[in-house]
Amino acid sequence: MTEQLRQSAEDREFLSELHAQIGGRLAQQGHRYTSGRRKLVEVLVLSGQPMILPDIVEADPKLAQSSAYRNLDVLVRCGVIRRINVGGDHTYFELAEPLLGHHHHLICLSCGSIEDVQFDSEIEHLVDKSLNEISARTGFTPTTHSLDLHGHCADC
Amino acid sequence: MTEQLRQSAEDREFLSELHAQIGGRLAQQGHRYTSGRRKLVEVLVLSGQPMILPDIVEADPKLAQSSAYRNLDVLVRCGVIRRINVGGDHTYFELAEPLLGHHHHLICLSCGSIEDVQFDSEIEHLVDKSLNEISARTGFTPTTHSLDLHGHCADC
DNA sequence: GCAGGAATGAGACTCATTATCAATTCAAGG
DNA sequence: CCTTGAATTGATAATGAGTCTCATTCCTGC
Repeated sequence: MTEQLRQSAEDREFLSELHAQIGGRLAQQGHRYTSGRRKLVEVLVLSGQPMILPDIVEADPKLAQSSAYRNLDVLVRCGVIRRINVGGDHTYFELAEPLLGHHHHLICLSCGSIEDVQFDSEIEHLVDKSLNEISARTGFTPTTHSLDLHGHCADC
Repeated sequence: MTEQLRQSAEDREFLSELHAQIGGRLAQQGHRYTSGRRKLVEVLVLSGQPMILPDIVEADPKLAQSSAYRNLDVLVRCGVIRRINVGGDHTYFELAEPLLGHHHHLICLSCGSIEDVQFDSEIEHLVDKSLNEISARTGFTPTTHSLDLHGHCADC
């Protein structure tokens, strides 16, 4: 069995677990996990980075724009997908943290691309600790934090 | 001299220094520091927190919407004002970091308000250090970072 | 003062996103 | 394997934040 095939089998397993998990979440809220919604998830998984809507429908032209927007919204409300606002014309979408893990973004000011990065857990822990101090001090109750880098990617 | 008056005198001095600094920046790029632009800056200073455009023009109804948007853009391009995107309908504006100092945001998911907070310098230093490591590892050249808390403010 | 570029403001315009609605699909019973 | 009601779809219309246009006004240097 080649590395290529092994990888592909793992991917398939990952995808089907993901679909099962998402299907459950949707069912919980009285929604169906239709093929259009499944496609949205798959496009985002395959891309591996946040995407804007025009790129999503280009990646799978069977997706109708209005349905894509509507379904992204459903998936966002069910906690499956997350919106990212970086101030271009379009909103970015990616899998939500419960599915993709906690991570941060490298946002390129030249080409507008967004890449995911993980910080090591030591840093993440320190950040969490100081954020808790801030919360205690201000009465603010945090649910999550965002820590993004703005600059120029390796290609720009 | 009452505390009130002293405070007010300090504020006046702060404002006039700020105006001088901003005027210089604008002149450098061949722009004038007109009364409309001055008003925008003053509204933001007085507010003390990021504002969206409807609130800005409400705070000083002499400001025309189109001119306000245009001038905010000029001020952003000159590094005087910063845009903040948190994914409501509107973009938020605040004084840029060189004028306001490096800080972060408490973003309320209920009422949409944004409040500024400073982290202590130890944390800030740790964050910087880890961000530099990330940059070295990925080839990304950062110009700045944003670290914001999303949650619910003391009032909500 | 005056000439020429910069700035203004009212309104038209763009375009990402959302709402509408008739047609279609689906799941659960019977 | 029919039916029925609710969920979903997709084409299209509508919304609205932000931008552009352009005639007019304001500055600033000469």
